[in-house]
Amino acid sequence: MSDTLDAALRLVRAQASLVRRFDSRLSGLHGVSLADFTLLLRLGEAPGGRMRRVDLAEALGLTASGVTRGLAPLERIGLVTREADARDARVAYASLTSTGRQRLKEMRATAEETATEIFAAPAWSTEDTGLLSALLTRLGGTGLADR
Amino acid sequence: MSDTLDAALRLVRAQASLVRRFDSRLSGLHGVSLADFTLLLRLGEAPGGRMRRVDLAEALGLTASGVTRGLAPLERIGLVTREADARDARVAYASLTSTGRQRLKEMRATAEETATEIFAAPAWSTEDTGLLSALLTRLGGTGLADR
DNA sequence: CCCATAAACTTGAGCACTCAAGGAGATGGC
DNA sequence: GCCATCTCCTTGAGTGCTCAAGTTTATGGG
Repeated sequence: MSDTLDAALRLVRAQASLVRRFDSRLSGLHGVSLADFTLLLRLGEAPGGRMRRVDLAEALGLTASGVTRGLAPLERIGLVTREADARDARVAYASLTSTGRQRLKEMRATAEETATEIFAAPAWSTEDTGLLSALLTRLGGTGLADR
Repeated sequence: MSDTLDAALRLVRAQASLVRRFDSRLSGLHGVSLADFTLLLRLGEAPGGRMRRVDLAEALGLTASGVTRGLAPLERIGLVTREADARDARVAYASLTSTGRQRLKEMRATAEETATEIFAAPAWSTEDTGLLSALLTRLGGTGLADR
């Protein structure tokens, strides 16, 4: 098998393993999936903890449809609310509630803890994870334009 | 954000992008998904092109259920057949048909081509992809035991 | 030989995403 | 000011996986 195909398939496998570990920890402690967490995390980085659904989709590499469906349960459990735009009646903002902001902080702690365990010494040095990160960045994955 | 969490999230993003590119090429040219292809590829590596479903699941990092569901359409289109074991009536082998073997060869060519494009120079040197591969291997992803 | 336990597989329900279609509102050319 | 076109978002249908439960067959201890 070509080395590049091998690398690609390894990447797929590694991700599946990684997602399972995060999902297990996050859902056990906070009742959310990794996908939920990344959504909340992105929202947390936005000014005012608030974004248009379209921009959220773009930022997460999802379709608008995926965002609508992902947001629904988070609204239901009160971590996010829907807000209207005064100027444009088409847009529906997703906005972190104060509960959401608090819970996100806790989730973030367990996510960082999990990541630290996964990339634990002695197998992983700081340089290694930095290198991996840099290589992965080169692989893109910003936007949906990879089809 | 911690560097390790950052690396983990980048990995997830990179994989999503990668899967989309493979899916698009493979389904366009051969009517199969990347998941279908990896299943067939694994089967192709087995002696006789034939494996027990349980072992296939283990090798792919899926549940037995996932394998059952993944094989169904491949049997339907004649790439794989179901074979019984003479000794143990519980087991149902999945076996590549000769059509399957032929088609797999073609799929493999386009998969390698796609991988080559993704890891194309000048951004990617041979050392880079080897390094990435090595780092990903360290991340495991063999088996389902990561939960 | 019989039964308890275990292994291989399938199936129903659920989840998280996709695409395609559609509704509602904004915008620009005329 | 109107209408074609575009944007934002939601919804129905479909896909590909999961877990939990169930069926069938094998195995080993008494």
